[in-house]
Amino acid sequence: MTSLAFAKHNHDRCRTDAMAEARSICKERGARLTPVRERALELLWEAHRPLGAYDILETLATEGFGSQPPVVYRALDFLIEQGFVHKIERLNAFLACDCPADDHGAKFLICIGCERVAEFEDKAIGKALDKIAAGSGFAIGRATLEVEGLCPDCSGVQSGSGTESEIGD
Amino acid sequence: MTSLAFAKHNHDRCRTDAMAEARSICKERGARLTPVRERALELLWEAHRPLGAYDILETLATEGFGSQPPVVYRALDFLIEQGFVHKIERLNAFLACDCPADDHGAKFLICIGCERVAEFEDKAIGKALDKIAAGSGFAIGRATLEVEGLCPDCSGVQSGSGTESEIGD
DNA sequence: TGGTCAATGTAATATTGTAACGTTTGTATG
DNA sequence: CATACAAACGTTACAATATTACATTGACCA
Repeated sequence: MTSLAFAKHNHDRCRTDAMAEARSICKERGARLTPVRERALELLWEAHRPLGAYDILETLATEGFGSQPPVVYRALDFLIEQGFVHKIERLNAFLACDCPADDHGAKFLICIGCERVAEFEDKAIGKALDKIAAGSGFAIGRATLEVEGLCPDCSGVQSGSGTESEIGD
Repeated sequence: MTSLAFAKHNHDRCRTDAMAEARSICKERGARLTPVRERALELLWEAHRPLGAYDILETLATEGFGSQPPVVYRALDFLIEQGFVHKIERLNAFLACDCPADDHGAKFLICIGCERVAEFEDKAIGKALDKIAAGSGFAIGRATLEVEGLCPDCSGVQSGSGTESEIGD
């Protein structure tokens, strides 16, 4: 399942679908998707790219929600806990998740050309981690993989066309 | 799989070895391991665990170096660029690298029990990323993998069996 | 000897994130 | 309904992390 997000698609549709899914999941779980939380998630879907906490806060504040940092951080905590949003540590930013239904680690391709970010899934990496856990006695919780590079659209433009993966050897 | 850092070992030895290696690599490359840079790296090796930038700065300042944030951030930028240090995004902290000689992505096991961090290597993950690059047209640059969990010592301990076979550096 | 460029030092400020505490709201229960 | 309780919310204040801008120093070399 390779990086959908670098392909063209219908934002409007994926946003409304995602919001519906979030509501439905919350109902199932008995989790409360309150107005601030819902709006914060929606903002992330509208942007469809990573947003900083303070970006989200700014909009929330103009819409009648609280204007102080804890407002947005608490909403994000909830959304992350529910799996609707991931934090991209490298960017100090937050991105709505494509597939909140399955519990998964966050894996991203981050384009340093256009600053778009695509979430991806990869079974081989999951297996490799399981193997590490088994071999070392380390009990794995949450894992995040953040890969910086150039997306297909940008890798032609920039000079460095090399495809050396540094994470290997 | 080599998660050395969770095993007992001789800090003094790995620190002096690492410093010698750094000096030698810089000489080769014509890079200038100036006093601040060298001392910052040494502090990371003395700690042998992730340190915040301001932790390092505090010590540097007491030792006669500059006392303002850019002092430490510039030193860290250099050390990271040379591959001597990795940033652990999740912790906003910096850790000296075991094996600066080979250009590699940063992969960590982060114990949320004792807060120790081990860098590790894994070929399968590198291969998986190369595959993704090939399949998606994404040109991979730097990648970081940060795995949170519990180290053998903290995970409740059923480690009587032979998982502790590793000898430290 | 003077030019120049990297490295350093400092002040000021920006950005990101938390702690603490009181108020409101939803909900279950007598 | 009354009321007790916990979750969620809002705000103030502050902590932690990082950057911009600019002046100074020092090494190198034409």
